Amino acid sequence: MKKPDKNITVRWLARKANVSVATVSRVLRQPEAVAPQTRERILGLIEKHQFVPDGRAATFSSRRSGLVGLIVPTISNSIYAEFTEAIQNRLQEAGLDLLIANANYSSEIESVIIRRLIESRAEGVILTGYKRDPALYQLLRHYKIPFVVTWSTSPKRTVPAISFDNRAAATEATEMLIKLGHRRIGLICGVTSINDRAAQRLQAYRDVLSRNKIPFDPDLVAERPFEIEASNVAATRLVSLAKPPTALFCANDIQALGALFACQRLKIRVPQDLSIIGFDDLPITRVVNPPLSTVHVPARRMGYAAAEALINAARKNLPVRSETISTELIMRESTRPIRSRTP
Amino acid sequence: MKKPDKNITVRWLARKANVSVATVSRVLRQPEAVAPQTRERILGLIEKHQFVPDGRAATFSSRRSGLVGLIVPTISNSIYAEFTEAIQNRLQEAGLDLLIANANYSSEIESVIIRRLIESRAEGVILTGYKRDPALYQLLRHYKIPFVVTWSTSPKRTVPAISFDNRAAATEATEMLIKLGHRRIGLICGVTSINDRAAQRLQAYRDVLSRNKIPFDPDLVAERPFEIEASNVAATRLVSLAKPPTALFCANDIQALGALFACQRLKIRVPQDLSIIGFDDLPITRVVNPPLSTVHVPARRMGYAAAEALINAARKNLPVRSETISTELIMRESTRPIRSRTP
DNA sequence: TTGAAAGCGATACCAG
DNA sequence: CTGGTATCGCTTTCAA
Repeated sequence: MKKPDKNITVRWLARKANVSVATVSRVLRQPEAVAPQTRERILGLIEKHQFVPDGRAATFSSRRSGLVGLIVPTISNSIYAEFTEAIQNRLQEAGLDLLIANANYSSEIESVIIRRLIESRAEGVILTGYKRDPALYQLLRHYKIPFVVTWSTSPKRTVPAISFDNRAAATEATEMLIKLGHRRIGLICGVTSINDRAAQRLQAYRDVLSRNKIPFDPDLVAERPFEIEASNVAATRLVSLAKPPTALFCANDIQALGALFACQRLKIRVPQDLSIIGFDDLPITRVVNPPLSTVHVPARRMGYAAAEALINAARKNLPVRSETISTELIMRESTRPIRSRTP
Repeated sequence: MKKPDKNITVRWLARKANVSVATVSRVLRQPEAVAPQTRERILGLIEKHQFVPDGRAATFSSRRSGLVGLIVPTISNSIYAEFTEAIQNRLQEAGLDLLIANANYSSEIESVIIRRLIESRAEGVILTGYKRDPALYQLLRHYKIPFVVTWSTSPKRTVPAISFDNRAAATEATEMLIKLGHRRIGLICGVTSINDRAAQRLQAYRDVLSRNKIPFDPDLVAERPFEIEASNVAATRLVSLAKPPTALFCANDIQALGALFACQRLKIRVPQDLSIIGFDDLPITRVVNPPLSTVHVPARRMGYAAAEALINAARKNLPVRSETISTELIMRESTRPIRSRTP
């Protein structure tokens, strides 16, 4: 049965232009391989009928999806925006599309997303954090989809990671606080059970304390989701303790801001009464008062490098290699030595 | 030629299980239509070989991509994160996937994205802002892809918009400032040439001034990109004017924060010396000091409604209808009557 | 409940 | 430079 389907397709155009589908396909993919005259004629038709080829059919028959998937745990933290942007820029140069997916800190959602990415035969996947069901890594490998972990180093060579070192960075920050004379140091971080970056930073904090013979006090630690209000509340509790901390390490800037604002409300002076160090180096940390000391995270470089690695894997079949990118502790005005505490 | 291809496909599985490809496809799509025994056998094979069907082929032959595209102008403003989340949640219930794309305030990028969405035969598209090349709307219509404009109302019935009214909201905020006795009112907003929401808010501001016989002073207006540092600089200039404003309307909260921090740095008291009203009602506005008066934008409801409309369009073939969602001016502590200006 | 076969829309190889 | 055609992997009638 010949249904005179109205759908515009290469076949339809070919008939209309009195050429073969192959020729139409060519003007789409390699126009220079078609005689100018025929090319123009077909281009005219395409223009006239607003023809947009079916990408699914195209990618399907060419065996390349041209797609790279990125899974972030949240899109509301703008540090991931910078990261994403860098990836997108690099990918675009290589003619690859980026599919941004938000796992919302849920491993269930994440595995659904990974499955979807495999279904769409992505040519690469960028993951956030290392900790997840190993079966997922295996699935990716099984489908020969290059992947790379970011925002966390990886203990296994089979799982390449392009990232900075959370432990090293958090260690540096905590040690700085100790170097400034603080012994009673609070910590606010993400929920470690669903966030291995937070867990690593917490671990680093504990290790530094222990190395400095400072007993670990669970009262000084708050694991909170990344809403600024949650850390605001947590910080309020911390500074209202009978023996409040003299310094606070916040494993990300949003939480550091929440803490800072809590102090302002309670008339606790930062840094005179409490030193605060954040993590991420968001633009806002530079303009808030006082400007926040923080750990600069190389989100852009990390994104760029991850994209680069996947491009090489997808196009040149190169293996993805782990890479560690350095962070930098940036001391601004929210920290000071404990000795000068009294004004 | 029979290439013993290693790719796992329904055909391969069918052979392996001694059934037809149709049956394998059925256990994938409607398992209940297959005899339990055969079903289990095939499910076993699928499990064993980690089979993930090729989604492109699937969507391609079933003529439904199951995809809805969302184009936001930036992902670094977390107001879009809330919006996106709401969309995602609603879509998920309907079994549709969301493809998030970042146009980065560029109309060129946006049209490329729209083209890509058409190529992938998205079943719906959610756009941000109304102003764009009409040809794009036409293209979408031509491919019978339902779409909806958000974050801006639409003057045309052919372009449905599910949004709040930027003018009305900005009018309310500006009028409130006037009601508080302010006559010298500054404005910081986005770059109106690439952001029609900002343009509408600026226009509302001008209209209110004019209605109140307050001359428009270009020196009091700053159009800036959404980086907090840019508004920080702009606000610094505004408040350093020979005749500084007594109130400032910021067309979004990020810029309001930039302004607030500028004031703090310059020891200009908010609200005693300067009243500030923001726009968006980000969570941070509730914890900053002073808590920021702002216009609450119904990002979640808007996202939910937009998703809903597209679902109905895609699945039930219902036309997308325009809808206006109300905003709410929330007065907190960054504003006060001008009369009580002197402490 | 199952199977055979006809697409879906483009690509790409191989001739001519 | 152009055309014919097999193919990609799955879904979907239509019969059996």
